[in-house]
Amino acid sequence: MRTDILFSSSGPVPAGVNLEQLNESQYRAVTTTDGPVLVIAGAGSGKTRTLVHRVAYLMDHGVAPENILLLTFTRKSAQEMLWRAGNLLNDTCQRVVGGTFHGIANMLLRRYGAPLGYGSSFTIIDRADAEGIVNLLKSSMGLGGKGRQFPSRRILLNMISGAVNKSLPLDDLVHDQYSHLIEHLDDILNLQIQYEEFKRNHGLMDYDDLLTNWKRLLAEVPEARTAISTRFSHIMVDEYQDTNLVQADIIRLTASTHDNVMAVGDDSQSIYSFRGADFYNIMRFPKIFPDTQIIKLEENYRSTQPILSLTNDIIRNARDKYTKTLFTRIEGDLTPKLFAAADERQEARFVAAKIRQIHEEGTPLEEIAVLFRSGFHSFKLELELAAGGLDFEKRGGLKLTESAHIKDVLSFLRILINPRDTLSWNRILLQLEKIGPKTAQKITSVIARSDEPFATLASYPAGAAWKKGMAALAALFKNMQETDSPSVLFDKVMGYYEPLFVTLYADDYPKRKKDLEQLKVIIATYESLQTFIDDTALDPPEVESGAESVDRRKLVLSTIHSAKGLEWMVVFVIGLAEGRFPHPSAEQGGQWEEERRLLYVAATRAKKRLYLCYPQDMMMPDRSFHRVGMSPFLRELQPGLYDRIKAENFSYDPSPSAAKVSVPVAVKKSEKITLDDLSRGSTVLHPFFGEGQVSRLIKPCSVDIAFDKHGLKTLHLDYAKLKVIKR
DNA sequence: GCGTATCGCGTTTTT
DNA sequence: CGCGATACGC
Repeated sequence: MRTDILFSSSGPVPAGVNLEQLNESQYRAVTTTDGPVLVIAGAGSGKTRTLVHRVAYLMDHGVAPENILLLTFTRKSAQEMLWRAGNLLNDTCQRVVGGTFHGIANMLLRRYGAPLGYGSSFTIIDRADAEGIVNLLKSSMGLGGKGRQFPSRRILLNMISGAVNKSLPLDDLVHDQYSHLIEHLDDILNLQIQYEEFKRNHGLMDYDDLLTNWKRLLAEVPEARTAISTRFSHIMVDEYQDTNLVQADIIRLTASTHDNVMAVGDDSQSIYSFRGADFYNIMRFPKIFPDTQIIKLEENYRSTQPILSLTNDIIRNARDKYTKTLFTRIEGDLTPKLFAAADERQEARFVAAKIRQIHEEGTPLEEIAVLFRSGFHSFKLELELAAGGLDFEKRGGLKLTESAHIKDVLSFLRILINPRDTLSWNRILLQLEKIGPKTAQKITSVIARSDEPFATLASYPAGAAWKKGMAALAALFKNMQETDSPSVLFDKVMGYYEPLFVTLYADDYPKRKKDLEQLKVIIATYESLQTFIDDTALDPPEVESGAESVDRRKLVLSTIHSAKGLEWMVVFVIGLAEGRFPHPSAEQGGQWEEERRLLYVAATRAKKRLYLCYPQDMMMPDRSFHRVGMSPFLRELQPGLYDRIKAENFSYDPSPSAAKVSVPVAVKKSEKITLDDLSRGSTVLHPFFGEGQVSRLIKPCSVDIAFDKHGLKTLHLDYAKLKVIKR
C-alpha cells in the first residue's frame, strides 16, 4: 500500500504518479478520515484537487472504492475527479460511486423502487418537457388568454420547483418573491395540483421529484436508509453552497450511521437560488453536523494579484459571508481593464478586435472566453465574430437534446420505454400532415388511457387526409417491438423519420443530419435503451463532431452560470451596464446580492487578463435608445483597481468583413511560416500591426517583433498571420 | 367556424 | 426556438 504519498513534502513519491502539490490546509482536509468536515474554499483554491486527493487517500487507507460516494452538480466534474484520482493511484477509480445528485437518485430509486407511488418504472423528464406540460395544462384550463396577464410558464415552473426545493407552501413563496403575481394565486395553486397529477398519471418524474423521492426513501423506509447509509461510508460533496434544502436533508440522512461527510464550498459563489439552492446551507452545516471541523483554503492558484484585488473588492460589500482573505503567489501585474463602449456594436467590435490581437500575440483561442449575464447579450458579438472569421463555441444556449430534430428522434425511443408518454406522442403526431394541436391531443388522450397503446393507435378511426400517416406510424412501432438493441432501434426510427425530416427541415437539412449521425454514435455505446433515455434527460451530451473535438481551438462564449468552475487565461465580461447587470427584475428584492456574486464568479474565471465592458447606449424593452451608466457593482469599486480604455484610443477596421475574412484563408492555404523562414532583422507584415522588424527568435516557434506603429510584440508563429517581406 | 399553415419578433440564469 | 397574430382550406 502506498501511504502518505499525497503530500509531496512528507513522503516518498512513487514513480509515474503525477503529483500536484498540496498546501498545509489542503493536506489537513485530505487526511481527515472520520467525522464531518466543512471546507470553505475561495475561488481557484484547488477544491477539486483536494477532493481528488481525498478519494485517493481514503482508498490508500483501505476504504473500498464502492463505499465512497462523490456528489457533484455536473457529470463532467464527477468524471474529471474520478479520472484524476485514477491517475493519482495509477489505477482506475471506476468503482468509486461518483455522480450528480440526480444521477445517483435515479440509480437508487430504480434499485429500491421509488416511493410516492411511482414504482421502479418511470421516465425522467427535463425542463423543456416540464414546460411543455405546464403549457398543455394552461391551455386546457383556459389560462393565458389574450387580455389576461398570466405569468409565463417558465416563471410558473420556477415557482412550483422553488416550493418543492425550499419546502415552502406555494402561497408563501408567492408572497416572498413573486408578489406581483398574487392576483393569480388561485390559478397557480390549481395548476400546481394538475401538474403533479399529470406527472403521476403518465409515469413522468422531473428533477425535483427525483430528489424528493430520494429524500422520502431515506426518511420513510428505514431498511433502505440503513442499507444506503452503511453502503456509503464516506460521502463527499462538491459545491455545497449550491445545495437546496432537500439535498442537505439527503446528505444528512445518508450519513446517519457515521457522519463521515466532507462538504466543499464557497459561499461567495452561490448563484443558484432561483433553482432552490440555499445560501445558508453552508452556514448551517456546523449546526446540522455537531463537531464539524472547519478548514479554510485561502490560497488562490488561479489569478494574478491585480485580478484578485478587484474580485475581492466586488465581494467586499456583500452582506453575509464567511471571512476569507485570499492571497496568491502567482506573479503578474496586468491590471484589469474597463472599456466603456459607445454602443453594443462598438462593444462587440472592441472585443472581437482585442481577441484577435491577443490571439495573434500567442494566446491560443481556447484560452480566451467571453462571459455575459443572459444568452442573448452576445448576439451582436456573435455576428461580429462570424464576420471576422473567428471560430467560437457558445455555451449555455441550446443543448443537443433541445434541438427539434433530436427531440423528434428521442420521442420515438421514449414512447417505447413509456407508451403513456403523452408529450412524445404529441410531438410525433404533429409531424404528420393535416394533424395539428387539436387532433393530436384527441388521439393522445385516447392512447394514454388505453391498456394497449400501440394497438389503440393502429385501430384509431383516422380521417381520410391523414390515414396513411397513421398506418405508417403504427407499422413502425410494431416493427420496433421486435428488438431491444438501442442502435437497431435507432436505425428503424431513422427509416421512418428520414423522409419526413428532409421535408420538415428543408432549409438546413445537412447540418441537422450531422447531429443525428452524432446521436447514432452516442447511442451505439449504450446497451440498454432505458439508460440512454435517462442520461439524455439528466445530462445532455455536447454537440461535438469527431473532427472538431480533435482541433478544438475555439473561443468560448458563455453565460456566467455555465462558466462556473472553469478558468481561462483571458476573460472578457460584456454587458456590464445598468439594466443588464444586475438583471432588471433583481433590482428590488433578495436577488441583488446574488447578482453581485454572479459578477464575482465571472471575474474570478480569469487567470492573467480581465476585461470588463459595457455599452453606454442601449436599446430598452420599449425599443427606444437610452444612455445608461455602468453597472452599480462596477461603480462601487475603488478606482485604482482597474484601468480605463478610452473608446477613441481603440481604432478598428471599419470594414472588417471584406478585409479580414480574406486574410486568414490566404495564409492558411500558403505554407506556414517557421523560425527557419526568419532571422533577426527580417521585415514582416502583420494584418493588424502593420510592418515590423524581427528582433529576437524564441524557440520553438515564437518571435519578438518591433512594429513601426505598435511597438514590441511577442508573437506565436502558429497563430500570427505574418507575411515575410524581406528575409 | 374550426383547425392548420405561415410569418415576424422577443428572449434570466439551469442540474 | 417558441409565442402570438393572421391567413387559408375543409
